[in-house]
Amino acid sequence: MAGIDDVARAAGVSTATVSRALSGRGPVSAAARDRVLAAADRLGYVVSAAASSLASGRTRAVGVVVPFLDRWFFSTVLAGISDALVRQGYDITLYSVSTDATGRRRVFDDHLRRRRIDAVITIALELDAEESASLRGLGVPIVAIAGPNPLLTTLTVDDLAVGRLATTHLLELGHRRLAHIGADAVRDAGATVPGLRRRGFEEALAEAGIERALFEPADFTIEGGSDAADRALSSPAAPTAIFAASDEMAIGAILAARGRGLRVPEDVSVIGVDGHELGRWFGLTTVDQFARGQGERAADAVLAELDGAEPARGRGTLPFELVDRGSTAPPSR
Amino acid sequence: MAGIDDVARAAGVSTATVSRALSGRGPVSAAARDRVLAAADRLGYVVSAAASSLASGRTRAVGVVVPFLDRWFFSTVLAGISDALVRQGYDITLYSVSTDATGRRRVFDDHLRRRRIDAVITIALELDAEESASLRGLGVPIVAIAGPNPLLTTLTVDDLAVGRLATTHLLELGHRRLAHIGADAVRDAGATVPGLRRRGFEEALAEAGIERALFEPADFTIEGGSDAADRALSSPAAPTAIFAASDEMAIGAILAARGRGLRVPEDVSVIGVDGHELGRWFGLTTVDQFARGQGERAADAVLAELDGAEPARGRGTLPFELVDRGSTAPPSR
DNA sequence: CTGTTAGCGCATTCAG
DNA sequence: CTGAATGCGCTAACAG
Repeated sequence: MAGIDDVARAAGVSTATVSRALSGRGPVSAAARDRVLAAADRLGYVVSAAASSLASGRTRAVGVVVPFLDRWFFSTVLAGISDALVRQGYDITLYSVSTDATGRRRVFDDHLRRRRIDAVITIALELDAEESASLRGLGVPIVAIAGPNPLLTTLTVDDLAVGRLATTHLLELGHRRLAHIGADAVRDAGATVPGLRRRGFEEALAEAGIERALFEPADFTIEGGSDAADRALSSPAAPTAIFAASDEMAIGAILAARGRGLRVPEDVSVIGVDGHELGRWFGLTTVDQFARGQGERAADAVLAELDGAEPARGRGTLPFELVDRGSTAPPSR
Repeated sequence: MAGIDDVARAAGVSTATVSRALSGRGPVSAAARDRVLAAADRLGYVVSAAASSLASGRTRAVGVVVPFLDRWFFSTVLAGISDALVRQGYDITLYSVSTDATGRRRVFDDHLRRRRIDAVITIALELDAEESASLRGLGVPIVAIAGPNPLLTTLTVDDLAVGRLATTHLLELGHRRLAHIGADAVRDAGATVPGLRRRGFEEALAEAGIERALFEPADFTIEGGSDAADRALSSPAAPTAIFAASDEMAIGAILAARGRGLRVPEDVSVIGVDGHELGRWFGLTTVDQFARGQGERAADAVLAELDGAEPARGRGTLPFELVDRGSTAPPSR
């Protein structure tokens, strides 16, 4: 495999000039650059990541840390990140952190600390103080998508507002007996994404003077949503409307309702959050949060910081939007 | 950040011994190893990927090349790969190749050639001769999942048999007017995954003495499957059974059938391929191919090769299994 | 079993 | 604008 000195020889310049010409850093005459580029192309020369990184301190790679790979939201955000990063010649190094504590520590204490990446993007990760500190200790730009984290630069949807928007939509249709599927009151007590959506729900209800509502925790899967909706719908004071904190749970709720012989939205309204592509097929009304765009925004943000821009301190705000596809309507009871 | 010489000093040994103790390569006395491990732990030392890789030629990373990130099959296989690789301390570098020719070339000609990875796994990638050659030129183990490729070590389901299995299932139920949704006759003329499933369909029909069948190309999405099924079901000789080459298309077919007021399976049977988690909710009969397991198998295969095992020449075979969830039944017409 | 030595391939000084 | 020299941090011989 051709090395930088092969290129230097072929172009009749020194390795230093080859390096400058190929990286675009430092002055090179147009003539020299042309000869270098031609020689590099002819020889099929590609810079060695290890050597370049050892000498320069830069890696041209961004680490992306996710809790799940096989759920729609995460893979969609990841696709957005990938698009934006590849365009700029960056590689992606993927770190999937399970809930398993040991494996999780290994990612933060070992893998991420190998100096293999120039920046980190986290997706919907709930980090404890130690993990946040560990990330900061890397000394690279960090952008956290989804999940307000006081210790990091975040790029996040205002999930409190999302919860209020969805709930207000139901209230304006005239619903008074509502249920919320999502946050676990204990686990998500803090400012987690599920916790904020739940609080948005509660606040909107309080403002409307409604004191009672049903809460059913679920795990953000279709199955979890279905089970939770089943519990809610079998309660004595069954709700006329359900706000699920994700589209997958909302779809589960629709399926559960159908399974009980209830029509959506005539007998029960359902609204979700996400903008899952599947929602279209269920006529699901949702608060779209443009997952793919979130990934692109995050990638652009880290790239800007790598280009020397100031870190966007505090939190950047991501758009969201109510999309009415018909699964919500005025209550019939 | 602590370097290897800090650890060496703290442990009272040379850097060579630190390297040997930490990597497990080369002899080290138990006493020395213990002191090194303790010192490394205390100092929070983690080896620099670039320096280690430059000196050793190993990177402890595997490249994974995918055509899509945001489709169920790919993200599920990726999750399986990630699990298996992380357990062994390997990082994943992700390369998403679009259909865009320029971007695609960049991945093969630049990104993959930076010597950032010890091995490559490709998922359902249709490679032309040049791309295959480019991969082989990397000089690292390569495992291709899905997509028989005469030029590479592959790990693949026997998609011809999958096509025959699904089709035979329909024939045994008594269907005679069948439709297939999937391969494009021109694009997938070769030994592609869609092409093989289609040929399995054709062969099974031929053996049953059936000469005519409907073919509707589609793009492996729910929407594509729905449109294709719509076309098939509106043809003069509408089929009584549909074999879709993926579960997402099969779900689209079920939705299209429902949209036309047809019952599944009473009016039309539908069978898919994949084992998509969503299938359960549609009662979809399918040929499960255990996507997550495929990823794990592929990861294990490259790890074995990296451990010095002989490359499993030719093709490894992956399991598949008919799962009857009720969307197929004898024809009523 | 251990330490010494010599690079791995490139980016960056610093002179020129 | 260019080239020569230095070292990034670690691993792999080799000799002891």
